[in-house]
Amino acid sequence: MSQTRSPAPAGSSQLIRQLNAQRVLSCMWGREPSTATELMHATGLTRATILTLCRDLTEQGWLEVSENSRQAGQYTKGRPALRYAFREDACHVIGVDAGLHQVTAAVANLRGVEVGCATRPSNPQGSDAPLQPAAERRRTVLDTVDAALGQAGLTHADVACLVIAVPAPVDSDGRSPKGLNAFWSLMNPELITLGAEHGWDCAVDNDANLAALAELDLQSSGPDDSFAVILSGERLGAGLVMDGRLLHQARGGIGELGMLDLVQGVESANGLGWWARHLAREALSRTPGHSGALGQVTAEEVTSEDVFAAADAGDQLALEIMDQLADRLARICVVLAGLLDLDRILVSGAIAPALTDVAARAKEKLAQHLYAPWLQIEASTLGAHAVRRGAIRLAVDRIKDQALHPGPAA
Amino acid sequence: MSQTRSPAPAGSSQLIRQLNAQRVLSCMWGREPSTATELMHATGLTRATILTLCRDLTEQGWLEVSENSRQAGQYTKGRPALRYAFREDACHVIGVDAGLHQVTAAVANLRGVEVGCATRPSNPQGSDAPLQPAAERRRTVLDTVDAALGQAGLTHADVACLVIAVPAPVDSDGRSPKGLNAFWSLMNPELITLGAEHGWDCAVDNDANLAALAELDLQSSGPDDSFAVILSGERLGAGLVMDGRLLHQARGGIGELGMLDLVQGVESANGLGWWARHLAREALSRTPGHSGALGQVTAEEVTSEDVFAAADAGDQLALEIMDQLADRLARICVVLAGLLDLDRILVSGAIAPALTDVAARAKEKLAQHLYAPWLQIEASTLGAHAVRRGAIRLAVDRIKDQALHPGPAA
DNA sequence: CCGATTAAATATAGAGGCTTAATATAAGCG
DNA sequence: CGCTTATATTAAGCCTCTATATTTAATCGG
Repeated sequence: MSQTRSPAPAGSSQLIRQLNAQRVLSCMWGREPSTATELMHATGLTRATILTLCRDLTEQGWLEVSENSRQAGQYTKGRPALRYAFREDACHVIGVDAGLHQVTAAVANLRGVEVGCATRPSNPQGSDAPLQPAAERRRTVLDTVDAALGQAGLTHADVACLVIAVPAPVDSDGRSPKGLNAFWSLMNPELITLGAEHGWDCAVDNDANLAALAELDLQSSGPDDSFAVILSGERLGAGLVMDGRLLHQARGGIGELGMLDLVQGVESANGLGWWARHLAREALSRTPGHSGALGQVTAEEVTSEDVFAAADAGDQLALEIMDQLADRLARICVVLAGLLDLDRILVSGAIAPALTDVAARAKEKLAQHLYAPWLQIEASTLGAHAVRRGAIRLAVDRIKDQALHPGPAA
Repeated sequence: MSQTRSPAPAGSSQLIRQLNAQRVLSCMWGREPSTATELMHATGLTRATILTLCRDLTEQGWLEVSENSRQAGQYTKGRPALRYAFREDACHVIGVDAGLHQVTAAVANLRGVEVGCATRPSNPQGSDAPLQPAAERRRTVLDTVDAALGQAGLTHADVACLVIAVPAPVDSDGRSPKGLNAFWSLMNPELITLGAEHGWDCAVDNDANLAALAELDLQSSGPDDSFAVILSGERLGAGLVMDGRLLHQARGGIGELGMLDLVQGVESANGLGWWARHLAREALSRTPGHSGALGQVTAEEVTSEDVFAAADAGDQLALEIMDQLADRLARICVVLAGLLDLDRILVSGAIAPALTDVAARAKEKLAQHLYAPWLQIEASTLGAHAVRRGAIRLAVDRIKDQALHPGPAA
């Protein structure tokens, strides 16, 4: 009788080889070159094992021997050790921030360092102008990607993975809800299929989720911390990291903040940028002859940037608006941190740099509603780059996960 | 030079043995007896391997050979297969629901089946009476545990793990915040130390979290679903399961619902039982001569049970109150499901059986605030047992995790 | 009652992986 | 040039899994 066996052709002893190879590669990924002795301490494996693993990984294209064997070393006696270096250019990835008004694409190496970047306008700024049709938006994304590749001096064949961030919920297949909300479909017109054109691995995800991944990459605190990233431009979106893991659901609706309609003092999921403009317009039409810095613009033309600039200049009206923004933010933080017991909340997005004081003020106001002295509320230092950085991070992670199952592009 | 090695004494080849043993034990845990052939298909391992693993596990006390080798089998020809059975009585666990007013302890075998149960009153019902001091509450818990053991006919030595559920946030060390809230300290007066008295493994956790674990055990849907369990007696608490994993934080504050203060139409974290009583009292004092079923009790004496019974009897006043409860519940669900994109929300706790209609009504009202037709809102079938069942489940899980690292109590 | 059939358990051989320990190599140093 | 030092390589041994052959324990039919 034949012994039926599961489809695993690996003799189940090779599994441990895979496992150890993964451990070694993890130790070296994106790090400085290492000697076998260093890896022995890091992994607990023997020298003989480490060296064979490194040889294998070198053959597969993930590592290379760096010549400066002893220059970097701290010792001077004995036979110089081989130094294996992570090949950060074994292949490249592309991260795209496909925002409402502009698309930014960056090419990065496996360390996540950008080697090329390009931006193209997408939809016009006027809020009543029609949105780009699906085909046009797809072309915009591809054009931006090609421009970034050109700047990096790389070709399609050098790329292994493409990740696209969109301002819409995205399910686990990379699709956004259809019909329900035309905006979402137009933001993500089946972008997941773009990767197939060049044979790239491809993923699409929500912009706030990816911004959260980018913050996770910074390792500002321990690996177990939990935080939310609030992406706050015109609309609000949140990405949630719990215990160092990005929360994700099959439907992709996590972090949608429509429920803020029900929260007192917030009453909408409009972003802080939207509110800044809205409150300024309202205030300016109430007091037409405002003499401060904010009085330089008309109620119809005022933008959030005007408000932030006026607040910087000490304009009283603008400062009051900032205080109202802080109040809104504080209440949002109460909901998120109260329910999820977060360690910190980061405000991200293009307007983040202008919100440092608002975040600090929100932290003060928080105590009115919630006892959470440990909670940090801060403006992200990544600002407008957060989403794109997160896309790159996810792309690199995907390559890392795929490593050692097939070989790399080399 | 000596080859320094990590503290792993296992020759790194034994690791795969451990791994396979775990897989086999997982396949058998709490299940019907299996033959080697069945395990071969389940694990993908060879017969020879399976049999040696089963022998090992039998020696360690986790499995035993069941005699009915062929009776249960579907075949009648050939040599009869050995049948290995999971030893559900290799050791026992205790789950305790240490509620505000009463403490319930249950002894269960490794399948989670209760073999003994006992209940003791804890704090008096009057809301203004002083709470039990710490030492007294600790003694109550121990007494209840001993009573349950007695009923099961087991001794302290038969127990491997004790899990206690308390109505307070609990951090990863099993402690509740001190000082901040005297109630919490009195609910959880260092109960984590009780296990040490008999050398049992011990854990303390929040009651809503454990109720969520209990629901997870039921496997009502796939292993990847996400849901919240709302424990709703006097106060509200929630346990959150995302992607089949119970969310947990170092501080233990997850699922605290104090932030509902800010939600329109909810405005407090008081439970549905509290609101039923409160609304009834208010209504009865507004219309003193109410003629329906609810009119049988005075405004001062009315309880939530009275309201539920009157609603069942068709009392108009009670039905209006139920509708208000549904409205509150719907809004809570909007916040939880809107933010976390949940698949379902379960209302649990002792009053759950009375809330079937309220849950259904809440589901209808939900659509006013949130598009989520996939969301199920239901009353838990576990009702008053949910917390205790969850404690047992966690205890069994802990034993399962510890398995194969030390040997069992056998 | 005995042989044929069947399916499972056991025994044996082989391959792959890791560790250990011995051996070889590549420097620096006096 | 030989000694010292630290590393790389190699060979031996052990463990675990698979694969195949052999043995065992039952049913069934004559």
